[in-house]
This record gives sequence, structure tokens and C-alpha cells, in this order.
Amino acid sequence: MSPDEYVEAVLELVERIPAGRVMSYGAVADALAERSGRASARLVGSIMARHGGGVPWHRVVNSAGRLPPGHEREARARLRAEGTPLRGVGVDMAAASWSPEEGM
DNA sequence: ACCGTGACGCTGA
DNA sequence: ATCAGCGCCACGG
Repeated sequence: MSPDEYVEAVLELVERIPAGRVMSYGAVADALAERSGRASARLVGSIMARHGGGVPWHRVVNSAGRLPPGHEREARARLRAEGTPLRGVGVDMAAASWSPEEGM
């Protein structure tokens, strides 16, 4: 799978995350691991940073539930509007974490 | 080719 | 809860 195709795969998956739920960068990487051969949360992070506009980027957070640096305000506002379980500075991962399996 | 730089994540102190 | 240390992979200098 070429880098371009990988980017597509990531964006596609992010678009499937339901409102009110979230996925961590690592979870996205894992979900695509078999099909892509790669599994790098960091890579997913850079992809979101560079090609993330256009998809619900606020539904992707780090494994601790922290929001993307520099976009906390925007992300928080959108998540709150979608009724995403929040806790402290970020998202309540135990309650909001979503996986592709769950949505089919 | 080498190096620094990230919207990352796990482990261990 | 916080912090350093590593491993990770694409990019720009």
C-alpha cells in the first residue's frame, strides 16, 4: 500500500467515527495495520496534521484523551456540541472510545 | 545519506 | 500524576 493510499485509508476511517465517539491515533493505526502493513500512531498524527482538514479531525485524540495541541478550543467546542463524554482537560476514553468493529 | 522535528504511545522510575 | 527514554515513520534542510 503506497503512502498516498494509506492517507486515503486513514481519512476514510476517520469519517466513519460516529458523532459523540472518538478514536485515538494509535487505535486508527492498529485498525489499519493488517491492510496497510504499517502501525504507527505518530504517522497517523502527522497525516491528520497535514491532510486532516475535511474530515471530523476532532474525533481523533491521543491515547490519554488529550486534544490536539493548538486546537483545544475548537476541538472541545465541537466535542461538547456532539455530546462526547468529557473529563478533565480532554475526553473520557473509557466511555467515548469507538472501534470499527462496533460500528457494523 | 544524515539530522531534527512532530496533532503519538508504552514502559519504567 | 509527571517525566525521561525509546521506537515509530514521513518530511524538509
